[in-house]
Amino acid sequence: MSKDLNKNNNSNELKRDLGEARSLNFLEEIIEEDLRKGKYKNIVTRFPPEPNGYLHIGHAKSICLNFGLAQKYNGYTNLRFDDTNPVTEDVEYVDSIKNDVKWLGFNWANEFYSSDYFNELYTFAVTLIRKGLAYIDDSSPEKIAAEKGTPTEPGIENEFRKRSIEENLLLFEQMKNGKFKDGEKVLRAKIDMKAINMHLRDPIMYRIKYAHHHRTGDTWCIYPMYDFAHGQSDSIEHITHSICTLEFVPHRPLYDWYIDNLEIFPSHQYEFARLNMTYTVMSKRRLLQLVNESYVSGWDDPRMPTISAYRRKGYTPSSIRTFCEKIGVAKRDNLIDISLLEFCLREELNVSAQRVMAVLHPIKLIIDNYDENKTEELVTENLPNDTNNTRTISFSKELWIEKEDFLETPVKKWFRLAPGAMVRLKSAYIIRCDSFKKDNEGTVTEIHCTYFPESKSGHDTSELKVKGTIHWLSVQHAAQAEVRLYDRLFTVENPAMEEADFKNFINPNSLEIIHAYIEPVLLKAKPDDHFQFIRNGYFYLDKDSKPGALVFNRTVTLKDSFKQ
RNA sequence: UGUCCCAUAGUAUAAAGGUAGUACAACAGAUUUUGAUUCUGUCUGUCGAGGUUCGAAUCCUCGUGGGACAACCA
Repeated sequence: MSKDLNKNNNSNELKRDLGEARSLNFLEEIIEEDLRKGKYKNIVTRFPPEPNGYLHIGHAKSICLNFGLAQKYNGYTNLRFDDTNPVTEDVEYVDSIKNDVKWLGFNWANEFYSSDYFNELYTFAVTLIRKGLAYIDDSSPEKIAAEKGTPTEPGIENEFRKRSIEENLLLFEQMKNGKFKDGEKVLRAKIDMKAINMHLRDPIMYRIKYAHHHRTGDTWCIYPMYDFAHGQSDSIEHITHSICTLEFVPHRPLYDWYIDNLEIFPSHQYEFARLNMTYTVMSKRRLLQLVNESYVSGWDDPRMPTISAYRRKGYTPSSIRTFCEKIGVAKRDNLIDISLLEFCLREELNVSAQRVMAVLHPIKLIIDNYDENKTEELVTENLPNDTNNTRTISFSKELWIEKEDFLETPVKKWFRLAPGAMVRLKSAYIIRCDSFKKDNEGTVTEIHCTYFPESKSGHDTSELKVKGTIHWLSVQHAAQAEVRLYDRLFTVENPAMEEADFKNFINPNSLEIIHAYIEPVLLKAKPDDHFQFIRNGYFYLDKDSKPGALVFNRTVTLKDSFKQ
């Protein structure tokens, strides 16, 4: 019997090992299948943002997916700007997108633009006209929309659909040459006005727009629509796996229709569920509103879910990559708990961020039995338990401590300071609170303590035991800085899903700006340094810092399991 | 009153017809000169009803629920 058990255990373990080794997401399964069947020798993916806004954490998921898949399967990834609508696009966005992708740690094989293919796309359109598969429609947008029908009623064909190939060819050329006004004509694919899929009811391929394009300038006055540009651009680049979000599922038959009828390289589209995260919004429209209506200071306001905001706030690229890895990829709508992102960050910073002391909300503590002319240089670690990596901090009679570390009448399980209570000052001495002073309004202004010289950190012979350790700064030695404490931007988990306007749920306390006391060593902080302000959280120098006027952003708080 | 996509703990994500697992969250305890970290443990799950099968989270049917689709946006 025990023999059987062993046998079972072994085979089960083996099975589990195998199972885990080949636990693939649905895209990896598709790719491995394609590779195994020899459909492709190498895979090629692309990340195709429209340069009309800043990248956010949802794009990071797509970036990690596209670049990650290509890396895993020895392929490569193109960065392609999907710039077919000149009125919304700008080089400012191109630059920020490139910067963000690089910062995340990915290198693209080629930098391409849909606008690179305008000539080729024009030729494709002519090909379809010649095949009798496209026509010029003179109708107004309203008429076209009306003739399109609804999801439950078929559309109807109009008179322009019967135009001859010759006339279509001529009119299309005239469209290109600027003979018509904005919106006067469009080129449409001739597919099926009764198709159940609305996207197949003679979709528009080209429209007239007299707009300056950030790359092609005024060369063109006709621009291809997304559906007529995207698949063909994929095809031109020999993209094997064109990965996009779920809202493009109904576009796939059209994607395939263009490729089939043009008889070009058969790229294939696959869709995954976009990232949603708690306590934020992810749509470009809403983010734009937050910026335009000054709910935040800009696209890189650290409360935004943009890549540039996370960078500014002090997130590391690897923490974001780890996050994207952990959330997985599937086809169901999801709402990821933001605490997973914070976990990924803390996990990393915990082992790397130098510890320093900073007092955010100061109150003065006076050690009555300490010589007022004395200063001691005390040794403290830069990282916990790393005794070889230390610095010194100055200790003297008057100190700053956090207001929150003193309670006149302590609650139960209170480990910190209170009248008669003892705590350790981190890396220094154990003290006992003897008295305190209040102002006229009853606010505590000064705390008086006694210290125990024999309890000195590292040389403690006092045999005193305390439950609490608090951080502190010497009044005469402390430096100062502005500190920005960020909290979540919204008060509800999914603001976009609320009945009311999402802006009704903005957290009024999402930013607290304070002037804090900091350890003098922080005056030498460099822009890339991550610090843990002991017991307060992780902090990072803001770009607003100037010599002598530093600004620190709180990247994330520490976990806090103390419930008051 | 259409078509398509989707449905596994609170949140995500595995299990390719054969043990429902992992992470985060939450909770409890131990350790701790950060109420951090670390360690240990607890909690909770296959949307429903039928069917196929020795056996169903997995395959089929019908429901139910959620999402997408009617821009000269992407």
